[in-house]
Formats: sequence, structure tokens, C-alpha cells
Amino acid sequence: MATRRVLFVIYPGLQALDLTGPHQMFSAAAEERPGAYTLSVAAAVAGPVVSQSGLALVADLTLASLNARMLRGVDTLIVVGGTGMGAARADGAIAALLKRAAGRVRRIASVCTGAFFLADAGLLEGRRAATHWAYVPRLRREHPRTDVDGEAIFVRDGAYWTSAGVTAGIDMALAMIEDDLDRDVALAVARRNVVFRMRPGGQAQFSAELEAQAAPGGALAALTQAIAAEPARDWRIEQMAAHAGLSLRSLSRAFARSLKQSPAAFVERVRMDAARRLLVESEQPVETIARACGFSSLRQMDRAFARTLAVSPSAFRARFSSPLPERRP
DNA sequence: GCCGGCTGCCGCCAAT
DNA sequence: CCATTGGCGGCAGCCG
Repeated sequence: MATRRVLFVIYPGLQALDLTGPHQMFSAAAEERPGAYTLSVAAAVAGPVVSQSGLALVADLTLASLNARMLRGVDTLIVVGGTGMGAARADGAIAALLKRAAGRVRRIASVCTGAFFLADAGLLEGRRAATHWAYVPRLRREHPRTDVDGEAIFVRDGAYWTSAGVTAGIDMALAMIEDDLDRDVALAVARRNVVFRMRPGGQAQFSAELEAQAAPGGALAALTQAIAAEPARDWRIEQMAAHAGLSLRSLSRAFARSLKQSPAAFVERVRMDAARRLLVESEQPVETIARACGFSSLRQMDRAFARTLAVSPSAFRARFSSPLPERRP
């Protein structure tokens, strides 16, 4: 099978992980299936490119060298994000490259704020897209014809893939690998790099706790913080209403407005987040974890896992906790 | 895996 | 008159 060329487009002030995360996943896949991918990195000027953290990365191609003929040999083009995005957008070179690439490259993608380049090139008109959560409003404002999904880890719309902030690029790369090769390779790559092949929690872009913090600090701020701090307390809706000083109906509306979910659903997500963490990071018995996270019984946690993640807690632990180091004979 | 009882959600309406 | 809030009750889905 012919190798797939994956081309990353970078610029000064990039977020280094936007490049190195997916790059690492594709290169690991190429170790599992030799020759599956060939990777290269392009920038305005070839040579060292300084990322926003100060780490320098090396581009081996220039944007100018990427003419139509070169682009026809590219399978996947990925534009990274970073604080240098503003300056890089100003000269229009990357958007121009993307216009040349459209229709010639099988798949065009972005990580984090890289989505702005795709949007500038007109590739996201009338399409769904994802970007870093802090930039969701701005992308919506600047490109009202793009349907920005603020919840998604990554969005695939035809030939265009866009992912949320930073490490979401890893999730997207794994999905591409699963698509190109198969599930086993994607799983092996995820396991080897100790990342989730499929992030638990479905479409949630960040944990319930972070989401609550990001929500406008209204009447619910103190309540959601209290829930996150002590998930095992009695958080039936009456208790929550009392804590927030609202009626049941108003509590329900406040949650729907600022968190787009019901009070009980929020509590369950906080408990699930806590349980996932303990399952992976501790060796406590599953039942102990269930109680510690506020599930009234092992059975209740079991059903919550089945409903939201479609795996049992013990299967989840088996899949995601790092295996013990192998013993040398 | 089933089933009785209960919880929580949400549409609706009245009140502010 | 509209907007917001609180309460009621039916219904779906969950718990034990």
C-alpha cells in the first residue's frame, strides 16, 4: 500500500503540542504498520521555527515550494494553532496555500486555533467545525456561516477535520489513523502513548469541573464548585436548590441556560469524572471508588458507565490504566 | 432480567 | 403588554 503523506503547516508562535502530538501519533502508527505514513513540516521559511513556549521546531519545506503538483502528492494537510496565529494570518500565505490544496489534498485539518486559517480560506463555509473553547465565540463572530461546535473534541465534515484545543489534535490524529488503517492500530498507538483512543465523556471537551468554572460566574458558580469539591455528598436536586437559594424550577432553568444540561446530569458527570480518574490512577476496589464518588452503590455506578461510556468500570480500568512494568526475566 | 415505586424533567399556567 | 419566576402534574427512565 502506498504511503500517506501527512504535511503539517506551522509558523512562529505555534503551540508546539499541536504539531508534536499528532506527529507522534502518526509516527507511532508508521511503526505499527511500516511505511503507512510519511511526515513533513512546512513553514514560510525552512529551518527552525520558534514555538510560543520557546521550543524551536524545524520545518523541512517552505510554503512557496508547495505548488499544485506537490500538493497532489499530499494525503493529509494539518494546520496547527498557537498565539502566533494572528501574525501568521495577516500575510494570507497559509490561507492561500489551503485554497490551492482544496480539492487536491484528500483531507485538510486543523488543530486548536488552526481552524481560523481554514475558515479564512473559505473551507468552512456552511460546515461544522471545532476550535479551542476560548476561541469559539471569536470564530463564530468572524465566520458566521460556520457552524462552530463548542463541545466537540474534533469535527469531521467531509474532507475537512477541525479539532479543539491543543491535545484534542491527538484525538483527531487517532481517529484518522483508525479511519485509514484499523481500530487495532489506533488502539495500539493510544496504548503505547498512554492516551485515550476515545476520550471518555463523549462530546465533552473538558471535564465537568472545568466546564463549570468556564461558565459565567452566576448563581451556579458556588454550587458547581461545591459539587466538584465533594461529589459524594447528597446532591439531589432539593439539596442543590437549597444550596443555590433557588426553587427547583429555577435551578433547572439556570442549569439549562448556563451549562446546557440538567442538574442531575451535571452531578452525574462530575461523579463520572471523579470515578474515571480514580479507576485509572488508584488501585482502590471498584466499590470503594463508587462510594467515594457519590454513587449509592456499585450497581448504580455500573449502570452510569454502561449508559455514558458503554463499558463497565472494571473494563474501563483494564483498558486505560497503565500496565505494570514488565518484569525482566 | 424484571418490576413496583420513586425521582427528576419539562410543558403548562398563574403570579409577580 | 411582555419577561421572569415558582409550582403542579404527567411521564419517562432509573433505582433497588
